[in-house]
Amino acid sequence: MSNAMLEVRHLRLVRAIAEEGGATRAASRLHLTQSAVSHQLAELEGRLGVALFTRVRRQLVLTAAGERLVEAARTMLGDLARLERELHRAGTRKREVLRLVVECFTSYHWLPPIVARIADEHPHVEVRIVTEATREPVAALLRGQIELALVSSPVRDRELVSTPLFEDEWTVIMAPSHRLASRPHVTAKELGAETLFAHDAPRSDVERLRELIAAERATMPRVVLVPLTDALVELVAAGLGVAIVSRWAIAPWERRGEIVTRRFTREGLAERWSAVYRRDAEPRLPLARLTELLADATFAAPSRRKVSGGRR
DNA sequence: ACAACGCGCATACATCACTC
DNA sequence: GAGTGATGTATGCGCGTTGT
Repeated sequence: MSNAMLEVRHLRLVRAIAEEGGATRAASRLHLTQSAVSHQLAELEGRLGVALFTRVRRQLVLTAAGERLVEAARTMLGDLARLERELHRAGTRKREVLRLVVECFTSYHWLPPIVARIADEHPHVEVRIVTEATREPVAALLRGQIELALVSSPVRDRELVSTPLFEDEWTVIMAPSHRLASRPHVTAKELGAETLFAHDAPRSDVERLRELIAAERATMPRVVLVPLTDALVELVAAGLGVAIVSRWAIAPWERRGEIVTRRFTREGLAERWSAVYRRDAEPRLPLARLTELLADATFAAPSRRKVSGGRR
């Protein structure tokens, strides 16, 4: 079958006989019978045309050729074992997966470059975005469905650790030609006369807004729910209404001048984004590095700044 | 279907330790 | 020194697996 004279099994055989001091013990080490070992050895010596052992008394004693072969067998088998471990390690490490979710309905325009960087710097980690968990990132974390969540709402849970990423702003967006675009900020009263597009999400932006407007004793605008950020922004850009969203989520449209952002109320609505993971299952990926990349990616956009400090 | 292969079983043969 | 049992290697033969 094999036209090679010397095979790996022969290396193991000769080494085992030499180290065990006989064919019988070598056989038990190799999980063979003495007969099989003897056959194999005879066959090998026949193929090579040289005696590897001399049969002196009831013993198998290495010849010079045998010594040479055992020495080579040790280094080769050692190399093989090392290679196997290395390949196995590489094979299993490849399967390290970091499942990630972001608590907003953005088009994730900022994420691909970061994922590419991580893949480049940490080839053993595969970052996977789990969009299904967007609506309930904390629940998904606690259920072990994801390893990392990027959230803007505060997280208070004993089992979770939250690392601040950057400050953002909950901001009113509108078409550049919109009548409110000339104002430095938008008041609750002014908003009441508008059509407001909002995400169709359980973490209800609408509820938060309702509270804010009630506090100002203003009327609630007409709300139209939209499932996707892209659609929502396009509706706003077309001048059909306004929306209140996390500013970094709509950065590309703002940069292209398709929409403008205005502060809601004189003080504005600050929002802090954090990376959250389970206390008992910190992602194997260097989280600090991911945080750094995220902060850098968002830092480039206006009115956003890194949050200094570590975990809370 | 056939051939090659690797193995195990049974056994032959060799040597050693021990006893008488 | 002969006899005996334990221990070790060598080999003929047949079987199951595998590749063609």
